[in-house]
Amino acid sequence: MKLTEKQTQVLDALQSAAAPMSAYELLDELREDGFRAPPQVYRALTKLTETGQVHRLESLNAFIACGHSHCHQQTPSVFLICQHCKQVDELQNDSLRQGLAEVTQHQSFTLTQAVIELTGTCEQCEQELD
Amino acid sequence: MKLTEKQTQVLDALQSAAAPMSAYELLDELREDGFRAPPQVYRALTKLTETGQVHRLESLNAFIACGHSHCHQQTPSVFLICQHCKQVDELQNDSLRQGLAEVTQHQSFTLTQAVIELTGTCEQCEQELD
DNA sequence: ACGGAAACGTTATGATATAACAAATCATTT
DNA sequence: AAATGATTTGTTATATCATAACGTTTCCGT
Repeated sequence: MKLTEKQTQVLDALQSAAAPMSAYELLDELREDGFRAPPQVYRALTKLTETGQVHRLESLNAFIACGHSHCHQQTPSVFLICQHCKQVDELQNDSLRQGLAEVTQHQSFTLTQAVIELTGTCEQCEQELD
Repeated sequence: MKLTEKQTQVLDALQSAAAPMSAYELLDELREDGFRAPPQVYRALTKLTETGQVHRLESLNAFIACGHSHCHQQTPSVFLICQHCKQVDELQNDSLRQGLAEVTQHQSFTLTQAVIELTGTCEQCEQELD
């Protein structure tokens, strides 16, 4: 799917970012590139999120570029969010996916969207806490 | 742990609610009981959330009373959120807990908080979609 | 070139959450 | 009971996050 100019700018900004960015952080960063108002950012984010190229982190109200070159969100991702360095690790795990399937099947629940966000301390930051 | 008057009022309101409530919905409902401003609600919610008597649903920006008479959040809960009837099912699942442990151990990640929120359609609403 | 769909620019506003500080209340020690 | 320190409360103001609405422009298949 082809991206528009604005969508590309937002995606690029997120891909260059070291940490998740809020919509307003994106807006500030992209002002020099012609962004003027929140809807411009939110519209791009909506599209990018729909296509799975960007993920929204619900527990941060922030956004990150997808860690997988082309994640069409077949399988829900797990996000490991470090409180200290703000880095986010996106991964997929079979036991977890299995557990999800078990829960939804047992409750006859039709899954639309899964949010799995784990907040804590990453290995490196844990070591530096000496 | 003993609750203050305000905390009790907020907890009662959430326990009587059929669905998750936002802080401002709580404020509106509790105005007749003397609540006047957002901080009064948020302060109570913070305490109740810390003690595990209330859970915050990140994907709804809303709050629910804990489903377990005394959930000291030893084990992270999974929330099944029905988009149609707004009902939320709070449960705990071993495979899922197992998957979490696997992920965090494998990444040497020290877990502080787990958010697991599944949005979709509950069994009853699925049936009524005929 | 035409016409419909999608994207864009802009203004305004809604919804969620917290900072800051003074006043009141509570619990404990004296 | 008075003194004291910690917690809770009341209040105002403001920060932060997100979308409605509407007119204009751009894109793209026919």
